[in-house]
Amino acid sequence: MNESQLRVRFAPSPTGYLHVGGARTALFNWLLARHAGGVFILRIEDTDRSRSEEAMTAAILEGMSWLGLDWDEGPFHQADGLERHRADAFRLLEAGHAYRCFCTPGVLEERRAAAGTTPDAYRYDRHCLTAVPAAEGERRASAGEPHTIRFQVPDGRTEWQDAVHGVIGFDNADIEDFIILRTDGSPIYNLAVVSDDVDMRVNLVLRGDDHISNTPKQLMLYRALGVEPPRFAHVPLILGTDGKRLSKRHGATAVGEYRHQGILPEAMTNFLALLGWNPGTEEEIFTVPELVDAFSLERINHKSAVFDPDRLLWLNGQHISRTSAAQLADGFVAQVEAAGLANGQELRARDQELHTLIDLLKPRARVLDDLCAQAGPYLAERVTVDEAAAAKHWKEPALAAERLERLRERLAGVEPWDEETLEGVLREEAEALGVGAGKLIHPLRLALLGVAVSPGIFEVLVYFGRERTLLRIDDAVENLRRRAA
RNA sequence: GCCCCCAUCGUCUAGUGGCCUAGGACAUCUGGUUCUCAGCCAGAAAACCGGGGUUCGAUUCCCCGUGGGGGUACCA
Repeated sequence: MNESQLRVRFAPSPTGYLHVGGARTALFNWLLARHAGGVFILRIEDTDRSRSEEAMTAAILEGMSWLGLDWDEGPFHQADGLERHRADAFRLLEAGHAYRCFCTPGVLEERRAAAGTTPDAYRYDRHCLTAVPAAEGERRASAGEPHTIRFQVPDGRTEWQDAVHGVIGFDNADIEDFIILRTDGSPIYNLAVVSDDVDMRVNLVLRGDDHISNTPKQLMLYRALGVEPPRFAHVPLILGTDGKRLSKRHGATAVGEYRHQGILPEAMTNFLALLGWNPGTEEEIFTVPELVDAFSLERINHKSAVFDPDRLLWLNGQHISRTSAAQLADGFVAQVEAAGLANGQELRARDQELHTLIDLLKPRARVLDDLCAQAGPYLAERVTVDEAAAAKHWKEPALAAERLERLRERLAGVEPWDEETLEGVLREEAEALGVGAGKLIHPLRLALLGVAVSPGIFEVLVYFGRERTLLRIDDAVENLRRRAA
């Protein structure tokens, strides 16, 4: 066992989904662990049992798995450490670092109100520290009187060298004697975290900036417990486009939602990694292994970052175009099948054709759904003509039919059936007709796909192959004849 | 109120005293490629929050404002 080995953890509370902010914290921890050959621990913070739900943690694990963030130890449940948390609290009590407090919530509330300031300005007045000697506290406690245990904040100042911010310090006078054990005997977050991090030998705590003000409390706990504290690294929060803390009203905040929007996990990790961190080079597109290699604590920013969905979409498009058709095929087939556009079995059987289709659609896709959304005309047995497009490109049905028939004759015999040859033939034909190539291409596109927008027509011809091309032209000619009549 | 963190184009950011006429990317706009759309290529517009210091010289260091964010619970 190497004691200098990096041990980090991600400790979400079971909220029922993995928030993008949490996902980024998890990613940073994971990246650090993988980069350094360390250990990544997953722990669910469920000390507040009233809010805990086993089912809620499932969504978090699912989100992490989707992102590819695998953990080496855990998932542990903070609630399982209850006895240890309590034991630590009593150690502090016996050592004189904590005391029993018999002030009830009601009394506290009154004092808060009586203080005459805003409720937040109130600090616990240490009533029980002075009014209830330890011996009396023990007696009342064993008599069953309800009480909490408070940590006695020492005088002085608490500072630490934060790995991203540098030195951060608090005057202890600004921190009240906080409760570590509730009336029901359960531990408060700050105690449980310290107790667990000690137990799990975590030596670097990387978490959001919102935990900065918890750090001095935790540091004091470490010291009172006589344990060497870990290093701390606080990463800036993620904000919405309006500069406010990212929340539901900004749109999707759960990684699961992005998954369903057709975002690739690699794009998501790339995006999240670049939110608050940068490699110092001008590279923007990173695979996960590249991130593991390049990531470092030193290059994490101090400033909170705005979550920009446009940038995510762009990155996703980049990742889609870098992903092979073979890798995209499973997801694509599943979507297409779910949409009722084709039989997955048959599609897979002609995998060459399937891959060609995906490659055709890829450059036009920013999210995975774009692939399926465009696929209809290629997979359908018969062409459904978009009337708006017909109004434009089949304006004179008789003429269009005539031209398509001529073209059909040429295509029937052209050899080889490749883009270059096909383009040559079509352009010759247009010239012979004395019209621009577009006058042939647009009606042909309509014949093949029924829509006015598609990849380059010659790529489409190659995808369909001669037989299906001729069939579709025949159908179109028939359609046009009806329109002409 | 008090404490803490932060401050470069609309957004993500580079920049650690002179190389900055402040660089890249997203988004926006304009051209080009072309059979449409997307893409791609080229270009444009766009920023150092304000005031004091320190210094020969500040985007960069210090202080004060201002602004934003976080915290201030028997939540995590």
